[in-house]
Amino acid sequence: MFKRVLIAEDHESTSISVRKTLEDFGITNAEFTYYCDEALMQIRKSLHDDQPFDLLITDLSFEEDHRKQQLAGGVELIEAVKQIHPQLKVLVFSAETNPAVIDSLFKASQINAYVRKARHDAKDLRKAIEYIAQHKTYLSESLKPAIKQKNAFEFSSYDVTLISLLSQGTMQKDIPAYLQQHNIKPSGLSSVEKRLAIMRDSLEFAKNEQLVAYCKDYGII
Amino acid sequence: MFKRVLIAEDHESTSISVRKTLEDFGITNAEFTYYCDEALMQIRKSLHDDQPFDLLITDLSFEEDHRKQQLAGGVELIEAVKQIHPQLKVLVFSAETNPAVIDSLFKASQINAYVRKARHDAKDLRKAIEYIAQHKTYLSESLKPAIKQKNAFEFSSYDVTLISLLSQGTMQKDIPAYLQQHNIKPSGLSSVEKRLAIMRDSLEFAKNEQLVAYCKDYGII
DNA sequence: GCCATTCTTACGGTTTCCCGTAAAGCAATA
DNA sequence: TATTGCTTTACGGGAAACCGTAAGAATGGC
Repeated sequence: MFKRVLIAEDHESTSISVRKTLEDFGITNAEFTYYCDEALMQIRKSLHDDQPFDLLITDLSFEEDHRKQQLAGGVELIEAVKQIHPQLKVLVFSAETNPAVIDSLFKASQINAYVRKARHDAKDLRKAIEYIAQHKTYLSESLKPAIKQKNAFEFSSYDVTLISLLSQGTMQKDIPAYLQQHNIKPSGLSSVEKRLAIMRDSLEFAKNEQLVAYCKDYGII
Repeated sequence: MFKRVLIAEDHESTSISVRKTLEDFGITNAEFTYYCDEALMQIRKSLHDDQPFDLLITDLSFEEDHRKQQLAGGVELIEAVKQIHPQLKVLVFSAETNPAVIDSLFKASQINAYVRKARHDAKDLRKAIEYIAQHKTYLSESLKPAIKQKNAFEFSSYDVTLISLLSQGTMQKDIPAYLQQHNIKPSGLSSVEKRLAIMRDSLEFAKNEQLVAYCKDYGII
């Protein structure tokens, strides 16, 4: 089992509960922090002291407060940590459900487990820790079907730009000007219209308002 | 201090942490459930057994799963509970930040405390429990400025209906038919257009897409 | 009952958006 | 260079949304 565990989680109540779960594994010395930057510092220090952590449990979204942070959230934290301590096992404990985001965590960020904050998340967390200890990866059961569901439209950064502009009140006829100003191609009005039509079609939507609602729901914009 | 406490919270990890906080007050027999319907049942039973609860700690949003529920969420639970047990103190523990929603909880639903899930929520929760025990109300510090801010526009249920329809892909020209079918007045297309124009104007928006994005952000739809 | 006020609806003109088609641009290949 | 295939743009007709105005219905006070 793990010897040194670090918890990066801004919600005190959740942090407490994670520590309690670790205690069930006999891990009573888990360290914790409410800030990403501090988490990175502690990991840096642990390497320097030659007593490296062997498990990081982190949330994805950290709320801003008076303390200015370099790292915006869990994803950035994981990226930074992987640079200095690639062997460290990472378990993400978050409410995020967007399959694209979770998929990228495993693929791009090379995390070892993802546990979704949900009804039986404490049991789930326990299971995930057991899996990681055996050098296996873990993904909450409830998400496995979602992650498979490849039919969800893959929004390119171009798509996200378009929908963001709409959600900010830019009129379609004014979008070409914006795109040219930002050197984004294609910039023709027809291309914009066509791209929006493709998005609507593939999601079987009738109106752009639906696209905006959908992207808000899934945190795409 | 409280003798019988019920926790309605669908996230196991959060529920565990709330129980731990209660233990700090010497409350070791707190009951808990992951479902709204079950919470109502337990309160009903406690009245029947003449051993009523004196504190309910509840979340607002409960995720759906295989178990079909009558009560959609915390608000509905509180409404139902107040019917059968008006003296029961209610503490809401949620991540919701929309001032309009929280305001209505205190005013319409007559709750006694609102604790926001955030960085120091465990301490916050402790403070709230102390306040309620002294028959005072409590609101997380971080929300007090927000709640004052009488946010820009008061969305009526009519407004919410319109924006929901748009976000679901209903075309404006088809909205009058829907409104008539559901006996919602006014139902004229002009009234719909006018109402949308008023919303856009008062929020200084140019497009309906912005309304949808705004309402999604603030959990209005 | 009558009038005044407000709310609701109907209607037309204008703008914006939608969508199909065709032309223009561009890159790779022979 | 010419050909081919793909992407991007231009254009135009038609649908939807927007907006002002005015007629009609409902409400409340006198």
